[in-house]
Parts: sequence; C-alpha cells; structure tokens
Amino acid sequence: MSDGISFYDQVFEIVKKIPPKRVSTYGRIACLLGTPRAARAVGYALNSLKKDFYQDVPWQRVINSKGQISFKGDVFRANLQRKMLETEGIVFTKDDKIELSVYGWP
DNA sequence: ATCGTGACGAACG
DNA sequence: CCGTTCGCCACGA
Repeated sequence: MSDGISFYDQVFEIVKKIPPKRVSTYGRIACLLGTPRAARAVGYALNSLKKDFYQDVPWQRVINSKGQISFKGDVFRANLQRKMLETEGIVFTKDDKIELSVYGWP
C-alpha cells in the first residue's frame, strides 16, 4: 500500500476517484486507506492542498459524516465549496445538508 | 524524539 | 436534538 507514498498522497488519490456529483466523507476515506480512525488526518491532508492543486484534486467532494460542509472559521472556503458542489448538480437540504444515501461514495 | 494541532467522529449527558 | 468531551492520526516545529 504505502511504498514511500505519504498518507497525504494516498488521500489525494482516493479523492481523485470520487465521481462528479458524488461526495465522500473524511471518515470514509480514512477507512479506505486502512486507518478507520484517521479521519482527522484526512482533513489535515486536504487542508494542505494549495490553490494550484485545486484543479487536480476534487477536494470539494469531501464532507463530514453529518453530510455537511466542515468549516471552522474559514467561511470563505466553505462558501466556495458549496457553490462548487451545487454547480455539479448536488442539491442541499433546507438545513444545509447533503443526502449521503443519495450522493455518498463509495 | 516529544508536543501541539486540526477541513473528524463517536460517545455522553 | 444539541453542546461537550475524549480518542485517533499524521505532520511539522
């Protein structure tokens, strides 16, 4: 699995596999990497993404287990994320949530 | 090598 | 249902 490939890179590769109009969660990705309790680390990895990388990694398709966008003070990024998802065609419920049973991946 | 940290999450009360 | 607490991991100073 990890041949010198950092945890971060493994996260990015998984995220790249999320199809358009679908979303995954930090915890889900952690499970796919074999570390079910590394959800926090997954978020940390995405946080390290730079602007230039944004077009290569669909970071916007990763949300929390509640089906909501996670933002801790960074309202700017959160708004951008929501807009990008809506552009893909994803519909948010009245309480700003995404139905994981519909858009969830895998 | 040790410590603090954070786009998380499940368990509590 | 909601806020709080505690555990978990990888990373960088």
